Parts: sequence; structure tokens; C-alpha cells
Amino acid sequence: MANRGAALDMAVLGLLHESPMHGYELRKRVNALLGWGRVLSYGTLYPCLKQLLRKGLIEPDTASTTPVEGGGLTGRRARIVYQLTAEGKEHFVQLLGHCGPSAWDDDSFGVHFAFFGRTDSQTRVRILEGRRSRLEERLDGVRLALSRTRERVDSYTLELQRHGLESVEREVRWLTELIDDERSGRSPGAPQSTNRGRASARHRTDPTT
Amino acid sequence: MANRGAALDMAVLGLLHESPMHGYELRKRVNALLGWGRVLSYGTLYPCLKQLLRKGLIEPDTASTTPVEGGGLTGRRARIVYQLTAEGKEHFVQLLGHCGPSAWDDDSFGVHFAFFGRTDSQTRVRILEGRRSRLEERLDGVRLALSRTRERVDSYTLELQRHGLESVEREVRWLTELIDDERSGRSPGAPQSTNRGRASARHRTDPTT
DNA sequence: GTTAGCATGTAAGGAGTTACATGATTTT
DNA sequence: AAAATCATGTAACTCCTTACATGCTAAC
Repeated sequence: MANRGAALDMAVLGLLHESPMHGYELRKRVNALLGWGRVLSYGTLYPCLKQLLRKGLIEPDTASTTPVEGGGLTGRRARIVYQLTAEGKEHFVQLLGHCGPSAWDDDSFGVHFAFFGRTDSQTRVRILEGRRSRLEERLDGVRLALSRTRERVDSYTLELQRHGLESVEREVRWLTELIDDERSGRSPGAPQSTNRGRASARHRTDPTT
Repeated sequence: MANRGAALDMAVLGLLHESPMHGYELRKRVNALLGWGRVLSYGTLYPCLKQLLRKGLIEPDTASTTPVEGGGLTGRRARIVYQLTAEGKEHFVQLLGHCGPSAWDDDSFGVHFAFFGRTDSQTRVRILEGRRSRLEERLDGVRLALSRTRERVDSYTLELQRHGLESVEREVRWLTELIDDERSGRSPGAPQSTNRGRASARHRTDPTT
């Protein structure tokens, strides 16, 4: 019970690990972090924070949290700035190390990847490979279905399946490149704020955009 | 109330429109139709069928449904073959015609696309264009977030965002090609079972696979 | 002075999953 | 005789969204 989307927990913990934040800010950062198409709603975020608080993984930062009384200087209404507790940090590090099947899930993988900068290369490779074989299973399933239905299906259905297949194949190639980079030490490595070597150059899109 | 995943309803209706089927078969076909990554479970499908039955959109095909008594000949256990009612067919045609915002959603779009063979070119173009602008909005959001955070973020987060961006951009280009094909009459058109012209040739992947 | 953005929450409900319950038939 | 596949369903639970409730501050 109470798994509250392991991916969301991890995203929140990871962002608070970087710097303390209040809920409103956190929501924007989570939405930016994972280009999840869908956006995180307050109805999900606040209950999540409440639960993390109850578990003792986060706590209000009393220094930064604006008290409603005395205000004047701040110019903002009361808000609760959260920070990680010691257990919270510990828990996040543990989540980071988990490289089992649960980390290959669509959402979970995205969050793990976003925090790769805090992991060691070995864990990264394990997650990358796990994710890849997960996608390859998917591929096999779709290819099988495609070969069985082929000819019995109209061109649009076929085109849809073909497009889906191509997307997943592309993702597999992406993972393979990342794994190769990782193994040969060409990986982005440390969480530097300089933008030299933002992942291998061959991934780049039009830089003038 | 009771929207029961408009996308699922439509997929079921559409498949039953092609030929009557029982639940077990239907599940496999739905899973093949939409390379949804996730698979449809019985816990979703059967309640859905129940509801469509209650709404009078589908009915058991008494001729094909195996009665448990008297069996002998069939060699299979009792199963319920469903077919569309007149209202069901009507409803499906209506769903097919809906080209408003709800049809641009990830799932909904996939189902609409899969049944494009039953629609007119005008509807197809409207759905394709709606879907494209939906994705372009998404793109704008991500680009904005990217430009605001750039430099403050480590290379892995950046790479994740870049990859997400590229995927969506690729999808936009795919839609643009389809729209062009549609406008110039180069579209796959009718739901033929011959495989001549399975969408424009330039979409093809390695045919030897 | 009203709209837009900041900020925190709750309640109701939708959509789907897992796990269970049941049992026949076919293959190994 | 066991295991896999066919076949239908229900119950409990999870995750998340929408819509609501509340109120402050900044900009137009």
C-alpha cells in the first residue's frame, strides 16, 4: 500500500535534493523535467507532498517558509518551502540505486534518466540495458502481431503500426548509443553546469532553433 | 458520466463493425491495433462490453455464440460472440465523424487513425491537423521550459529533454507528410485488403525484416 | 477595479490494473 | 497427468484528473 507513483516520489525527492522549493514551483519543475505530454496537477502533487511529510522524508524549511504574520518585507503570501530530511536523502539515494525491472517503466525510466548525473556509470548502464530489452520485447510483440495480420488490414492501420514500430526502433537505437557512450567513457558524466559536451554531438538537432 | 474511455469504446465498436467476435479475441485485436505499449486487461474489456450491451450498441450473435448445453460439435466452451446493433453502427459512424479536440488526444487519435479507411478525406485532414497543432503546442511548452532552464541543468536532463523534443518534432513531420498526401490525393484511401500503396513508400523501413 | 498569476489544498469520480474465481480443451 | 491456452467474469485498489474552495498580490 501507498506507492503513490514511485516515479513521482522520486522526481519530487530528486528536485528537492537539488534545492528546497515550495509546491507551486515544484510542479513547474516536474512538468519541465519530464516532457510527459500530460502535466502534473495539484490534486496529485499536494497529496504526494503530504505523504512524504508523513513518512518523514521531507520537512518544511522554517527559515524560508513565509509566515503569514509579520509579512511586509516578503511581498508574497504564505508558502511552504520543503526540504529533504536526512532519511529523505538516504531514501533518494536508495531509489537511485534501484536498477531492477521497475526502473524500465516508461515514467520511472524518465525520472531515473533525469537524475543519472547522481549515479555511477554501472547503474546507468544497467538501467539503460534493462530499458532497451523492455522495448525490444515490445517490438517483438508488435512485429508478431503485424506479421499475423498483414494483408488482412487496411493501409491506415498498417501505417499506424509501422509508425509505432519505427518510433520504438528509434528509441532502441538511442539507448544503444547511450550505452556505447557510457561504456567508452564518452558519457556526459558529472552534473556540470557548463554545457560542454551535452551528450554526444551526433544527437544534436538544429542548433539555431 | 460513463465515458468509459471513449477510445476503448470506439476501438471495440470499430473492430466489431469489421466482424463479430467474442471478448477474448477482441482483446488480442485491440492490443494489436494500438501498439499501446500497455496491454488491455480483461478487467477493463469485460466491463466495457457489459456497458455497451446495456446501452444497446452491441448484442450477442445468437447464431455464433456457443451454447454450453448440447455442445459436442463445437469442441469449445461457451463463448459470447458480439455484433453491432443498428444503433451501434450508427454510433460508430458518429464517433468516426467527431473531429473535435477530443480526437487529438494520444489514445483517441490512434483509434481514429486506425479507422481512417472508413472516413472521408476531409475528416481525416481535420483530425490530422488538429493532432499536429496539439503536438505543436506541446513543443512550444517544452521549448520554453528548455530555454529557461538551459545552463542550470546537467547534461542528462538536457539530453532527456532534447530527445523528447526530437521525438515530437519527428511526429509533427510525419503528420505533415500525411496531410500533404491527403490533400494531393496520394492518400491510401479505401480500406482495400490488397497491399498496393501501403501509405507513401518513403515511410518504409527495411522490408527484409 | 478587474484580470492574471501566485499559492495551497479537498472531494468526487473516472479509467484502468492486479489478483482472484472458475472451468473447459488441447498439447506435451 | 501436467501445463498451456481458451474463455468469462468480479472485487479491491491505485493513480490521477477535474472541479471546487480560498485568498493574496501585481499589472493593466
